[in-house]
Amino acid sequence: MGRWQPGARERLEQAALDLFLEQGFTETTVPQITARAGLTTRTFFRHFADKREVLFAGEESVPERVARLMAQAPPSLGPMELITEGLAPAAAEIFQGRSLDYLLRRRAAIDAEPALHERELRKFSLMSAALEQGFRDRGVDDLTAQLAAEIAVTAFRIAVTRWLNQHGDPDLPATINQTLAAMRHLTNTPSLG
Amino acid sequence: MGRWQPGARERLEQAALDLFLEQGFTETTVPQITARAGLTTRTFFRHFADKREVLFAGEESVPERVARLMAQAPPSLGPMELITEGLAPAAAEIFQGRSLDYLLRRRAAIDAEPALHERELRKFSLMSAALEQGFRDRGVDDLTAQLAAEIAVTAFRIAVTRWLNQHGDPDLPATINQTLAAMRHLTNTPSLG
DNA sequence: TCAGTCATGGCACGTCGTGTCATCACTATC
DNA sequence: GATAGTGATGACACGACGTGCCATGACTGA
Repeated sequence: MGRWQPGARERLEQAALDLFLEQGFTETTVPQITARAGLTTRTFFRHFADKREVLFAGEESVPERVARLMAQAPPSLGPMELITEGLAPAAAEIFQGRSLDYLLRRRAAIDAEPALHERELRKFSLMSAALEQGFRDRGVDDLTAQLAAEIAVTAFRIAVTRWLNQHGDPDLPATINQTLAAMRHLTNTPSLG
Repeated sequence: MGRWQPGARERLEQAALDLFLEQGFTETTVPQITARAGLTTRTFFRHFADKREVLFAGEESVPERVARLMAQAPPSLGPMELITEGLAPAAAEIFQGRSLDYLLRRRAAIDAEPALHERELRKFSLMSAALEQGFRDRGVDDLTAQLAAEIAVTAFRIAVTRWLNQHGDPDLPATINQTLAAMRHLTNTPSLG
């Protein structure tokens, strides 16, 4: 495990987020982060592929967890049923271990920097690809699989945004279900307006 | 207009796309691009904010065109009606002036490079933001506006992908309408599966 | 005690992107 | 036709990013 001072990775994440919020992402240099964490620049890039990744550590496993959850679901469920019944509980476990305060601070940093926003979009794109493959593995045709995956991720993304805007007040599963209900209402009402 | 040799911007775009396809985005340096275009490195960054932008020039105007089109639509149309009736014709004019061959080559370059894929996602995010604001300006509530905007962009994005995969065979408006129909079918069928 | 392993430090280097100033072609005005 | 202005380009220096390579030092196991 950790030799020297343990928790180097966590110290880097903490220092980076603090500095991003204090002076901005662009204005923060990697040497500044490593100095605050008591390490060197070379070590930073051994833990994170680039400066942005320090805010996205640990999220590489999400796609494979998505695939596992979908494989465990009853095969009788259609894609839309799977979304409406499985999305909320599955989403809840994604943020386990991260405090609401951390999530809010992290989101403030991301919102302030287009480069980080792009990385966030890539995360959702990877989630969508995993969902799409999961649907195909359940026998769903290509177009429907892609549509269902994109719809699920869109609902998830909007719900997380709303949930954080409300400081976590209605919990995430409830917010997701509200969002899905609003989406159903929007697409099912022949002439909304 | 253009002094010296006119069309510097176009020469840079052409040289960059060729080189990206020949040897990859990362392996292509800016001096290589400018050498082929007969210019210098400094000039490249006067035309494009960074190395990726050379493939996304001219798309900054899309959001404002979206806003203009939405403002011109009959106020009686609800958000979902506006999407199903207005998305296909509006989308057709976005690619005007670009040959199908160019679009296919450009997409091959983007698909091969995650950094370019991220930039592509940002483009759609900006389109969605413009649509969302347009819906709000028409009196739609925040959540519905966001949902409608994301759904429209998702349908547009999937349709464009399918359209290019089929080398433009059914034209883009037809592909969009097919995609929207599939989405309606997916979300409106109570138990699909 | 000794060898192996692994995170870290240190250094050099290529590329990206920017700030700054000089240059040169074209244009307008007198 | 001479002259000043405008705008795109060239040239140079520089800081930051990210990587390759090798050295070091602490911990583990025999």
